[in-house]
Amino acid sequence: MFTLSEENYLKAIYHLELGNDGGVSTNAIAEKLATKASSVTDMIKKLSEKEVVLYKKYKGVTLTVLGKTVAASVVRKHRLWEVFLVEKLNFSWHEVHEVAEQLEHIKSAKLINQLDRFLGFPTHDPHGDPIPDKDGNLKIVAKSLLSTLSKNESGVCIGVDDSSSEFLQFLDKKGITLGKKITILDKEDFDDSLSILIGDKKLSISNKIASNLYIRAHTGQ
Amino acid sequence: MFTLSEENYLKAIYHLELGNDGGVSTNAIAEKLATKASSVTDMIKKLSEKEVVLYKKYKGVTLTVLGKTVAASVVRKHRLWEVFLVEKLNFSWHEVHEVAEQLEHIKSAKLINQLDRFLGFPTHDPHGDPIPDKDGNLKIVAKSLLSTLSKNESGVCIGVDDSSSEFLQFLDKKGITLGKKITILDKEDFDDSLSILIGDKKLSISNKIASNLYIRAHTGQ
DNA sequence: TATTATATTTAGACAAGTCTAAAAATTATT
DNA sequence: AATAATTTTTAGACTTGTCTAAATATAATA
Repeated sequence: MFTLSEENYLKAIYHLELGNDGGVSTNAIAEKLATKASSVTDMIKKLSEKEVVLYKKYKGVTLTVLGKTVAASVVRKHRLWEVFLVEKLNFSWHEVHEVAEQLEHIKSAKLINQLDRFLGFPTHDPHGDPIPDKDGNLKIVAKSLLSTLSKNESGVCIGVDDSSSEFLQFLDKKGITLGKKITILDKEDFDDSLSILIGDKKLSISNKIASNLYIRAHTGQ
Repeated sequence: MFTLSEENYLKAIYHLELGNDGGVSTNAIAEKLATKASSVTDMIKKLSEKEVVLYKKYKGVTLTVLGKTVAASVVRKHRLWEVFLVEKLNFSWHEVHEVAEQLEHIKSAKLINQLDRFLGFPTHDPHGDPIPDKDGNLKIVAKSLLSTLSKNESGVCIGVDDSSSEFLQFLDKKGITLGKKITILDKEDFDDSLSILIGDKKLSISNKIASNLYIRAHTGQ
């Protein structure tokens, strides 16, 4: 069994590994968890003893198969709870993270299996991130950043890269939600801003915004 | 804000106060929380500093108004989650306590208010215990132990005193559930066992069982 | 390669919550 | 009322997870 703190470290390493291949650095973990490098070293030793990470001094850290399973289960719980909050309790997508951070640590296999069923076995959370299955596997859907599409290309908005509350509330204000079709009407060379068509509305968005929106791309039309 | 441990102490004192009037003893708290008296003394000092309990050395402890509010909110969360688990996730009433012990510590006003609405503002948990409202008040329904009814009296089963998993599973086996009408057919002087009619079934139950079942009594019939 | 900069680890300290064992206060009993 | 039994508190220790500051290792640069 793992403590709340151990679970948070495993989750952080899990997310960092998805970005980097190879070992995750002490400092990267410290930054992600808003803690100090020395604390990370301490915890890594404990996790190494518990055989959920591989650790060589000064060489960074990697999850073992067991570690990956534990981390994926925490992520699974986090994302299922997020779906619950949005679908059943009328939370907005920018309100769910904080609460899910707490709920993800509740220990009960039956709870999470029944929750999964109750929600209709969802595959993605409210931000478009995939929900790991019981075995920790996740279906990766091919996706591109909106900023990589060319003029006249279009696709369906299926996720966000930055899921900060601020960004999500900005999207709400602009009427940009998951599932909507977006078409690039024009690209501005000067600042890489985009003119897009979303639903029946024309919008101008900065490159920063476009670099945080994922599109299931399908060329043409 | 209160820690998990502080919340558990407040809840324990809250429950103990409902039984006893007057101060709650250190040992009583220790027993309820399966901890040592010395630990209780330590924690009581902390709670006293935080002004949620009144404490005089060797004289036991009482909740302040603030303390009662905090405790009631934890109990409210516990019981709402129990309803959720039974009504929405198909848990049996004997399976919910453990999980609710964890869920009761999740901090989010919106979560609990929305959960309350989602469940249709229930007034009682799956064991028949009242759910405190937002202000910590609870509606006490007059109830009697089944063992206090006389021959030919009847009433509706509305709660259990002992809500241990073993007892609840025993009731399941016998088909005794909340909401069912029970009539005393006969009382045995020798061992105080009862012959009862529940639904259309005749059962013989021991006095121990009858002393753990609550009835909303209405004489006659 | 020598030196500087950065990253990581170690050593020692601290707070929260718990424990054991001993001391002190209260309550019960003769 | 004196003594015994029980309850409660204190003192000191331990674990978990964290921190700061110093030491060491690795990487970058001249």
